[in-house]
Amino acid sequence: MTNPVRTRFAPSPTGYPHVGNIRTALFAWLFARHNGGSFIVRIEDTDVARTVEGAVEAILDSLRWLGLDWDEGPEVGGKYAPYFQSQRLELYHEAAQRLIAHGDAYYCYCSPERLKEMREEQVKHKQPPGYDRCCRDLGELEQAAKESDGITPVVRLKTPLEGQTRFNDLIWGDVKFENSTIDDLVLLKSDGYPTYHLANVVDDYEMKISHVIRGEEWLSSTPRHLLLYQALGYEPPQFAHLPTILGPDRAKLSKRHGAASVAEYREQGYLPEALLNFLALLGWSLDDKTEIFSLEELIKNFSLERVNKTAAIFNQDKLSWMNGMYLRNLTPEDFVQRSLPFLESGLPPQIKRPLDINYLRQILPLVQERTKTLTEVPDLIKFFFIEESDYPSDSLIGKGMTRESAIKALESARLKLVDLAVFDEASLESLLRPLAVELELKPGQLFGTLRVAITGRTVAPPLFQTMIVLGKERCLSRIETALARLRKPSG
RNA sequence: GCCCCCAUCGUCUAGAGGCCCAGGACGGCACCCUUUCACGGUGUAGACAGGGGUUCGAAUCCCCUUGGGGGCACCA
Repeated sequence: MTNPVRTRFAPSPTGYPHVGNIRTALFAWLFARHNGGSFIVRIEDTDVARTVEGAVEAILDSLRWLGLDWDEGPEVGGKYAPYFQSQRLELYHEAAQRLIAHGDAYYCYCSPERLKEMREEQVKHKQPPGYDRCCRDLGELEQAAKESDGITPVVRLKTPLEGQTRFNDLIWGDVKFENSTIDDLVLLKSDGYPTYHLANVVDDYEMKISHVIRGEEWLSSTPRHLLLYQALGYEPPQFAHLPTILGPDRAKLSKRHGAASVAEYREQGYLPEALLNFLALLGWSLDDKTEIFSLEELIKNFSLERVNKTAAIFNQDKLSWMNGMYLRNLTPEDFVQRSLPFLESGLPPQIKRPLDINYLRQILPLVQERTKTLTEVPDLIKFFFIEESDYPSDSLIGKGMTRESAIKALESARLKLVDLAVFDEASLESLLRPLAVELELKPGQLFGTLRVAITGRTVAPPLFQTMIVLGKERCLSRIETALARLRKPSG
């Protein structure tokens, strides 16, 4: 009786997906792929009031960007369509009716106000808050009276008053709860929509989900779900609850922690493969040393047995390091292609668009190993397009140098460069290094002055390569600009 | 308040009784490479929350304390 592995990602469109949600999606996806099973996306849009416009698209976009493809779900359909819960309401009503008919559920006429007061009262008396089962044993006459008052009831599960519910979580092991601590949860709301609990159980059953992989926040409602499976006569799936991802303040990661949404990481210049790799390591590990995994390796090695139970703090520094690793491993052409959108939007508008791709192909290899995120690229290469002469002219004067020696250095360099026939690295090397000796400067001093003159910065890619890409004319003109600035005493 | 759960360097983690005076990675620091920065290399500081057991032997098993997380909605 080896059922095919079927996992699902069941987001609710109440906001944009953040890395915590996506980590859950990733693990469910990896588990399905590892076992040759199916990955299903199901939209849990049962909270009409909280639904956010565009959230479904944002969720799907994030999944697509990361390459987490789904076998069934929105846009692709599938055998168990539809994959939006708002389109499956009959199913939930049917289930609720069946439960009522069997005496496993009942109508509750309590008003939200009464429930609220009740809860406040309970908290005040240091009692655990929970429904007091006021309507659990209403007679037909009482029900009829309430109906005629025009109250639309909700449906609640008749939770067993005693006994315990236990299950074996694939990650947490044996978990058990006293039924007496579980109150009668609402299954069907008065607006006709099901609660998460009902919809989730019905759909996971209907869609033949074999493994429910979800966040730890669901662990304590799992017994309720199990009770529901039981009452409905369904064979429950296996459960695996993933540890929480925390923000730097140790609270559950949320919007408050800055860039928590996947879209924002994308905008910040992180590569999907880096984010995926990083996320995979939040709660899972292969061994004591492997850190960088391709998607294939991840699929091949992933297992729930190696998922741990401790909540993890999202460590952006490490993500950035990892992103740098991935960036450096890109082919030069790939790096160009990935940088392009960031350059189009990040480079100053006065630079002609579309950007000269061949020029970029010369420039970008010079900064590839120096970037951690793609958003840094425009600033790193801006000077290749624009002469930035707003640097402090003192920065032309290196350590142990004077204004005069800097002028002399630039002047001599300019003279030598003018006559240089071949403008390549070897020529520059054999021209400028001896020049330093001649000027009684350390190579670093001469190169530093030239670097500022040519790039406008003290930190830049290697000087000779930069000069070659810029070309002789632009180098000479920038040196002249620098000389002019040095000669003007105002600085 | 009640229920459930967790606990190794600042952070992510390896460790399933002796291989551990605890290994790797990010970050920190130092040095090397070097025309700046970065990359790379080398080294270094840095943890088994505390207390009791069990055992010849405990980071690993049990109990308590402490700390932390999650849940307790007509939200998911």
